Amino acid sequence: MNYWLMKSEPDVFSFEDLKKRPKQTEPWNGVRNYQARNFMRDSMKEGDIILFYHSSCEIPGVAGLAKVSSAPYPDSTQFDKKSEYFDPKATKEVPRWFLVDVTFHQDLKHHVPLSDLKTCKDLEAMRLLQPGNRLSILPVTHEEFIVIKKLGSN
DNA sequence: GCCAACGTTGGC
DNA sequence: GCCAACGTTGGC
Repeated sequence: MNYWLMKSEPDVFSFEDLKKRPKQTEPWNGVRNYQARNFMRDSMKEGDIILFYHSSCEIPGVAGLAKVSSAPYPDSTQFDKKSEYFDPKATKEVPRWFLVDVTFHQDLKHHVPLSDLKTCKDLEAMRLLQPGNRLSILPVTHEEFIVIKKLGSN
C-alpha cells in the first residue's frame, strides 16, 4: 500500500466538503500537471491512504485522511467544452488526463498545520517541505505518514 | 498582493 | 532542441 498527499484549496473543495458528498466520494478532477497525473494513473492503487491537505488558506496543513477508492480512469472534464478544465487536445480515444476517486477515510483529532510539519525533525526530508515544491499530488513514505498521523492524534 | 519557483508554450 | 515569455502555485 502507498501513501499520498493531495492538495486542495478549502475555499474550493475542503475535507469537510468531501465528508458531505454522496458516499463521501469525489472524483479528483482538474489535475493538469503531468507529474501529478502520472502518480494517479501509474502508481495509485485502490485502498491507498491520502493525507488531505488544505493549501492557499489561512492555516495550510493536513486536514484529515482519505483513501483512493477507484482505479484510474479518464477525467471527464477534459472533454467538456464548458469546463474550465477543457483540453482541446484530448480525445475520448486518446485521453490525456486521468484521475481516481477519493473517499473520506478518517478524521484526525485536529488539523496538522504546515508550520508543525516544518518544525518536525522526522519530516525534514518530506517532499512537501522541499523548497519550490508545487506539485498538488505527492508521495509520502510510510514513516512520514505515521509521524503525521501521530501529530494529528495528540 | 507579492514574489520565488518552475512548468508550459511557441518561435526560431 | 533551445530558450524567452508567460502562467500558475502557494506560502507569507
